[in-house]
Amino acid sequence: MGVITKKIKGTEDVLPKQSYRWQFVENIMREEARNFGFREMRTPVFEHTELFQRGVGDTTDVVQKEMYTFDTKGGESVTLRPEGTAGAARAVLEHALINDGLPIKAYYFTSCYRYEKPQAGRLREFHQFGIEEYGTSSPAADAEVIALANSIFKRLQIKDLHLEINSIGCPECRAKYNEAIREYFGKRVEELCGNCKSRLEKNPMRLIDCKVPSCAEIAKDAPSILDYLCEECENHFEQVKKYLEIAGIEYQVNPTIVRGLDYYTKTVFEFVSDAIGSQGTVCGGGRYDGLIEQLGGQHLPSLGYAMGIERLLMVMENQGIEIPAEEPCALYIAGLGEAAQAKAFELVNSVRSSGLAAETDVVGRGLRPQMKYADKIGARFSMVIGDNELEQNSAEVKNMTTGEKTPLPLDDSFADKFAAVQLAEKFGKTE
RNA sequence: GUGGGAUUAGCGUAGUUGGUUAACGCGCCAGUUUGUGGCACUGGAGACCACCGGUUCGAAUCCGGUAUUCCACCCCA
Repeated sequence: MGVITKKIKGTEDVLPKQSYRWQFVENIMREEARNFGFREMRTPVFEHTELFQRGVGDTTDVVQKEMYTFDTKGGESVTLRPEGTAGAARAVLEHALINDGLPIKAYYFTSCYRYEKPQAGRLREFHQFGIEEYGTSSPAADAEVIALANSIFKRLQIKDLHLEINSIGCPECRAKYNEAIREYFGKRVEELCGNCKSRLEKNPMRLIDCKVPSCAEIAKDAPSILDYLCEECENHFEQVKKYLEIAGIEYQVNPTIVRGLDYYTKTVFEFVSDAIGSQGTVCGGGRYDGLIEQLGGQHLPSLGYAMGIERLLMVMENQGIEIPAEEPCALYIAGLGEAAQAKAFELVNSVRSSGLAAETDVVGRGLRPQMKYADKIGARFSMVIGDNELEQNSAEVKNMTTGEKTPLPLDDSFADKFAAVQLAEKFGKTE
């Protein structure tokens, strides 16, 4: 197969027979978001490259080596969004949404792009559902946002997800903590893996969750961020935990959770599943009090998270969670001969206008293949029209599961009368 | 970016010391029934055996490279 019929590495097609799975989870996310007072926001797939450099952070892996960046014909550098928060924050600033009142509560569905090496649960184009809440520093907001994720997972019936939370403090606490880490590991540099040696400089907090056994051994007794939180941060974290308890949400404090994007402060959290391999984080986020300021706005404490839709679907698939199938076709009309086909076409359209799904042949097939098709698409009812029916101006609708037949007139009342027949069937009317 | 496994019709597979038209199941299209689906039977379409190159009289089969995919590291949703 040549390149033109081959999808790009790390991308996926969602085919007609599986799109209902996406729609199912998306609908639940929309409903729950609405219940929590969030409204949808849509922003462009690409933004000025500087937005991500500033927002996500120049030193992060995502910005340094994973962005799809290119120059436009006009000579400006644009980037396909690698995540959703920066664009949302930009829109909040650009449209001065702060004037609509606080907090600003928005959700989004986005496709995101990262040039990574694909593996289970990691794609180059992937989809996120995300939540953004701007203009609140209250711990209640942290808990609210987590509660929303929690109720989505509940409604999706996902099992064995655990919530891990941590606080990485404000920039002041973090600076002190990084210092402590450097000092602790600095004494044993020679024993660290190559990766950790460079982490010592670039991203000291990463040292504490290295999986190389020798490093993990050293990290075991390393100082914990939780001992370096300032009073305000510590108090905030305590309150978040309290609110989670009020909401009845179980969590584990995991001091090794470190977010890879620069904008995070204080609360960070992940919902993790062990059903889909090593990329088990199905939802990750936290607070980013400095982000809006970082982008040139005023101080506007904020928070949010993103869930990976592909990963969620994988978890559901692996856990055998059933997703309700789409409503099948209500009526298939088979036509025999040109005049009958035309009539079938007309009737099918009137049924559709009445709000029910109906189909007829558009391929030019014989009767038997048409009936097979009706069966294959799971049509609830079928009907055959030929010269006889046209003459009598009446035809029999057949219930495809019971075989029961009901005569209906082929006039203007057809759609209404058919609707009555299918309603009676749907609600189990016996007589 | 680093490592390991895989790659034969739309899907799932067979092809085990290299040898004529690459096999099977499901699916698809149609016929058996010239006006009725599911079952059954019959037939049909569909594969340059991932790609490129090498060894050989001869390669799906052996060797090398590339691509894609899966898994792990890294990182993250």
